[in-house]
Amino acid sequence: MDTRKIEAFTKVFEHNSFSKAGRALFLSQPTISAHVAALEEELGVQLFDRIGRTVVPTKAGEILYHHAKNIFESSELAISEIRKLENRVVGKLDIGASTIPANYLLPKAMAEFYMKYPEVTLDLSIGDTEEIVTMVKGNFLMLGLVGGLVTSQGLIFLPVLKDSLVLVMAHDLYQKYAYLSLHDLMLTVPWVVREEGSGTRQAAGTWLNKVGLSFSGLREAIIVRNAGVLLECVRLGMGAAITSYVTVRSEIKDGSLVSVDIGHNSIERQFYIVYNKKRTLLPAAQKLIKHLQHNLTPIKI
Amino acid sequence: MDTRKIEAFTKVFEHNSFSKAGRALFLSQPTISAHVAALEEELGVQLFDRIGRTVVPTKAGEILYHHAKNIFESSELAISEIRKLENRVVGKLDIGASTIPANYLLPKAMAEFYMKYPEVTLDLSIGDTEEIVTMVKGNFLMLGLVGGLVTSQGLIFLPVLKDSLVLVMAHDLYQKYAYLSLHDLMLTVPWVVREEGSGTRQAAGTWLNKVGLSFSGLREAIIVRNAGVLLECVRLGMGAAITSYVTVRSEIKDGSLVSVDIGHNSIERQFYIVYNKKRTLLPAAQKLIKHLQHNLTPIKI
DNA sequence: TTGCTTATATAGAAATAATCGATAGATCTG
DNA sequence: CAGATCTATCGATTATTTCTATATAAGCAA
Repeated sequence: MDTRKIEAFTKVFEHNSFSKAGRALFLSQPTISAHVAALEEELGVQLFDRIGRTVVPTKAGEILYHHAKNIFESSELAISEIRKLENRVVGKLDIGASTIPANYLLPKAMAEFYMKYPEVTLDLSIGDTEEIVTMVKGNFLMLGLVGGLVTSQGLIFLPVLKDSLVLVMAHDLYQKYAYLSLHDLMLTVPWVVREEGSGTRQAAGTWLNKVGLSFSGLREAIIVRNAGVLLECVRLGMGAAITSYVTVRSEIKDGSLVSVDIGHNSIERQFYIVYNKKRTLLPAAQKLIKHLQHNLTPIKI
Repeated sequence: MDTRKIEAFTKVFEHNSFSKAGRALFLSQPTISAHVAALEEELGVQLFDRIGRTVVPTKAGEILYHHAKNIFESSELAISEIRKLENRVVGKLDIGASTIPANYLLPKAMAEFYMKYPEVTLDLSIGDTEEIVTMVKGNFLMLGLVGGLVTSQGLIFLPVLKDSLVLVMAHDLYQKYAYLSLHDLMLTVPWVVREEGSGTRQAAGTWLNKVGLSFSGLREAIIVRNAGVLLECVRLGMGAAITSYVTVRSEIKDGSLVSVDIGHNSIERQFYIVYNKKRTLLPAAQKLIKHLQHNLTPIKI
């Protein structure tokens, strides 16, 4: 059931003639004969009755013709859809983001992007930085927006925005330790921390190193896998935490949480767009990267 | 967009691997690479991103895969439908019949055939013998049932049944010429005759020759192209006619028409099944021929 | 890091298939 | 019946497919 053969067959069917089919396909008549004969051999049935110099399709020929039309239609559809894809910003885009970007950065940016390119569907997965990077690396996601850098060959990390982290505690807890210096406070209080693999933890760890500490030197009361759960634990007074300012903005303003003054060593971390260097980026993906680079608005403080 | 190439592409897509695709198709890995490369060249897009040793389809690859599935499905559908056709009595059968058989022979036979083979659809065209034979010859009809023999190479005429013709006149008209001998009557009365090409006319002509006459020696008052119209003309007294007994049976019985006694030279004609010697006969057509040969019941007199 | 293994890509040779021109055989046309 | 036109067949030529061998790259384990 080779394409060339089916093409020859189809033309014979349409012209009721082997030689006309040959002329139509710029092939010799013997070639057409051979192709049709091969098909007949392969299917074990006659496709045309050769009645003198006229050619009449058999029932089997009619059936084959009907399906041959479908075959060519499928090919043409495939070609035209691929052609369309090349220049248009369309399709489903599997993207991923770690907790903070997914909750505080992406919603607005995605809404704007959707207004600009309504033919693109974004499918957003949420996980911690490490999980998202692994999924990008494994080609399950086309793009990721994460809060930390992960050394991994073949991945490109585009810095897009900076974020401020704060050290927060429940008001009551803070009262208990208020007499201590910042350094002693941190060594004494129980901590609510994010899991390994979290961008927030990574950034917090970097800052701790800068002030001469590390996670291993702290009392980790509880490890949580999510910024929301972390907030709840801090609010309940289980311990102190380092987290993105935006996640605790309203609690700081209403006084239920205290943002501990950490002096001049501000805690900052970078967000990155991450994608696989060798994967072909659709126009849609390219546009999304540009959109995020230009339209991710810093979180208001 | 060759079948082999699309097959190779499809298997790569399904295995996410060129070498596994090769093993699945009993081809070498370089062959698969070449096929996919050729497709990519032809379409002008990349179908897979080769990321190290892992293979990830691009959007274009996904689109092509979807349509490739349709292509293979069409091929398989065509093959299975053709296979089914080989042994089953199914399908549409274009048949034709001249006036008398279509009206007086076929209805009962077709009803019986339908009971036996409900998957066969009969599409009956009606014309005079010559028209039907021409359509069979031109492959517009698979089978014909006609009331006369037409010399034509490549056609097979199977005799199936004999029919009796009668010479009829309106009662009033007959009274007018009753004093004449049969021979003189025929030379004197106006005639209602069928057109050239009619099996009835052909049979009538043969009989006329036998009794030493011919159509050219008769007064042809009107030529009609249909047995029903002929009957109407005779009934209105326009002239005598030679026609199939069945078409005038009730009129003879109720006395409105007179069947003229033609002595011992009875007018008979043969019905034939006619088909193209070289056309492939479907099982359905073969069964229909057999059915007609065995189940066409003579018209009761 | 350094091999070891497993992928895909590439090049050249061998096998297979497609195609053609010439021609035979059949059939329609005038 | 002769000439034109059609399909089938044959042998030769040209393209394509496919292979083996090898290069190149990437993951994996020590």
